[in-house]
Amino acid sequence: MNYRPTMHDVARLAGVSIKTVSRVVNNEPRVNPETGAKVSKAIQELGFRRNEQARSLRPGQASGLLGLVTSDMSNPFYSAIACGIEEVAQQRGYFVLTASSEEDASREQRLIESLLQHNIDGLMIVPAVGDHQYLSPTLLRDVPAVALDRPGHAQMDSVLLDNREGALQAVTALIGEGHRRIAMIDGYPQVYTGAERIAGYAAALRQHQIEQVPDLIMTGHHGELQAEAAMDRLFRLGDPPTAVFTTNNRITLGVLRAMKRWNRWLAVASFDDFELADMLHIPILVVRYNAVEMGRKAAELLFHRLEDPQTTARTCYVPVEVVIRGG
Amino acid sequence: MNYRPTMHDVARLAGVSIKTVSRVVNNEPRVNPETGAKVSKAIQELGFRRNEQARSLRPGQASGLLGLVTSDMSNPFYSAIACGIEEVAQQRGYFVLTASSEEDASREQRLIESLLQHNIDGLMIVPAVGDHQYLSPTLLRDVPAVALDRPGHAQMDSVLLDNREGALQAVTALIGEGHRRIAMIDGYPQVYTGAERIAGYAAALRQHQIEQVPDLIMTGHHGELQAEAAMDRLFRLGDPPTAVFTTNNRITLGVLRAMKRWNRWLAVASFDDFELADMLHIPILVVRYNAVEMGRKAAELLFHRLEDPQTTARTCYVPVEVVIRGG
DNA sequence: TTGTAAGCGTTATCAA
DNA sequence: TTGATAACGCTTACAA
Repeated sequence: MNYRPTMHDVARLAGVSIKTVSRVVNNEPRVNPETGAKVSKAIQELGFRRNEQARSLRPGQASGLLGLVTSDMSNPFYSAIACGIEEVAQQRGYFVLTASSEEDASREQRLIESLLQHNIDGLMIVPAVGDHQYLSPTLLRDVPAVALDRPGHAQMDSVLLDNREGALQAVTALIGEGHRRIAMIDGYPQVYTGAERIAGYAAALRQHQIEQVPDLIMTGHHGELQAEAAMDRLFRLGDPPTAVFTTNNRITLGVLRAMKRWNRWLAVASFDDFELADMLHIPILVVRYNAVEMGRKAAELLFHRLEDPQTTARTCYVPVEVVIRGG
Repeated sequence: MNYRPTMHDVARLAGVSIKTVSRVVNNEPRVNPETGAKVSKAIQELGFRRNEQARSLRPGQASGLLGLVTSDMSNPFYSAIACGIEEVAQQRGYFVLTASSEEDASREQRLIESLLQHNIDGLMIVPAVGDHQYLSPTLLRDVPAVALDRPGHAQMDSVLLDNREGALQAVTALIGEGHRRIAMIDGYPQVYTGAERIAGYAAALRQHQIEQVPDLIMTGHHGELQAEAAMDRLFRLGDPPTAVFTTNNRITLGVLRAMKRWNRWLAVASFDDFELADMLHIPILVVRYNAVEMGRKAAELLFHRLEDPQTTARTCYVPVEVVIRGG
C-alpha cells in the first residue's frame, strides 16, 4: 500500500513544525523565505498534497464541493445545465457531486440529505414535483441552494425560463401561419414548466379568439413513446389538427417519429430546440434558449450567495426566442 | 446560522456516551434495545446526520466518492457514460465528482490531483492524448482507476469499444453497396479510438483490393465545423467520393450539414449513432453501441477492484454493431 | 453492554 | 517569525 505523506512528514523532513508547513501550503504571509524554501522542497520531495477532507473538517472551512440534483441526466437539457455548472465550478476550484432524482420527490430528499452529509458548500437542484418544504433553509442547514428550471422554496435563488412567453410566441407564430386547429401534447402538467407552457398555449389561442378543443389537448405524457402514441391518436381523429405544439424535447421527438411513420407532416412548434433539428426536411418552429448558460447562471448565483449570504433571494430569467429550424 | 448537531449532542440528549451513539448510527450489534431506542429518538429530535468527511478521515474508511474525468461533457457520448456510472454509483450510495479535461493532458493531471486531494475511493477516466505515466499506481497513490474509451496505464482496468472491427464492418458494408471511392473524415488520429477506426477503414479497403486515395482521406478535424469544411473540400474534388466514412458523431453532424448545404447526398457510414439519425430522409449506416452500458461496466469494474484490489487488470470490450438508420 | 481516550490530517489560538 | 497544543466530528482499541 502506498503511504500518503502528511504535513507531519513534511515538517519532519524540513525540520520545522507542522504549523509552518500549514503556513507555506496556504501561502500565509510572515514566513521566512528561507524556511519557506526548505518546506517547499520537502513538499516536492514527498509529493505532499493537502487532504481536503481533513481541512474542511474544521467549521467555517469550505469543502469545495457543490451538489447538483436533476431529474434525469440522460436528457440533453439537464446535461447541458450540468456542463454550465461544471464550467463555473471548475474555474473556482470546486467539484460538483451530481445525482438524479428521477423526478421522485422522496428520492430527491434522500439525495439531498446524503449530499449534506458530505458537507457540500452549496446545492443546485431541479426540484421534482411535489411539496418542497424540505428545501427550507432550516432543513438544508442554511446551505445555500439554487433552484433550476423550476421554482423551489420561497427563500431560494432560482434560474428560470420564460416558459409562458416562449409558448405564447411559438403558438402565435403557428396562428400567424394560418393554423386554427392547433393541438398540444405535453408532459406532466403538474410540473411547473409544463403548466406554464400550457398557459402560454392557452393565452395564444385566447388572444386570437380561437376556442380550445379538448380533443386536441393531450396532457400527461412521459417520454417519447407516450408522445408518439398521442400523436397517433391525433392522426386518427375525424378532424385532425393542422399543427402541433409540443412542450418539451422528448415529446417533440415522439411526435416527429409518429409523423414519419404516418408520412404526414403537420406544422410543428416545439418548446426546446434539439440537435439536428436543422436537418429535418420540414421546417419546424422551436423555442430556443441557452441551457448551458442556465447552468452557469445558477452556479454564479450560488457563488455570489456563498460570498454574501445575506442578500435576499433572486430569480434570474434566461431569455427564450422562437426560431425556425429545418426545412 | 443553523447549528449542525453532532454525535456529542445526540449523546448528551440521550444520556449516553458518544461511542454508544456511534454504535447505533452504524448498526453495530450488542446495543441494548432500550438504549438504542433512546439514541434513535435523540437522533430524530435533533435531526442528526453523520458527517461523512469526519468519518472518512480515518484511514481505511471509504469516502464514498468516485472521480470521473472525461474530455468533454457536452458530447452526448460522454454524458451517456456519466449516466451509466452514476446509476451504478448511486445504487451503492456513492457520489461521483465529474470534471472535464478538455482533451488537455496537463489539465487532466491537475484534475486528478485535485480529485485525490478529496480522497476519492476510485477514479474513472477517459485519458486525454499524451503520455499517461501519471496514471501509474504510484502517482495515483494506489487509488483504483478504470480507463474508459481509451486505454490508460498498463495496470489499469479498462472499458473499450471494438473500434477497429466496427469501422471495418461499416466500411465493408459501403463496399458491399458497390462503393469504391470511399472517403474518410476523422477527428484526431493521435487519439486511440481515431487510430483504431482509421485502421479498420484501411483494413476494409485492403480486404477488397481497393487502393487508398490520399485525396479522400481527411484527418485531424476538431468538431463539426472543421468536418463540414472537410466535406466541402471533398465535394470540390474533380472526382468526388461516392461514400463517406466518418469516425465520430461530431464529424458526422458536420458532414450532414455540408451535404444539406450542397444538397448532394452521398452514402454515409458513421462511427457513433446519434439522436434523430432515424429521422433523416436518407439511409445512413451507423456503428452503434451502448454508451450508458460502458459507464455501468466501468463503475462495476471499479467496485470489484475496491472489493478485491489484488486481481490483475482487466479489459472489458463493449460490443458494437452496424445498423441502418434513416431513409 | 457501555464508556474512556487516542487519533485521523488539518487549521487556529496563543505564547515564545 | 515560529511552534506547542487544542480543536473539528468521527471511529476504534481497550477498559470497565
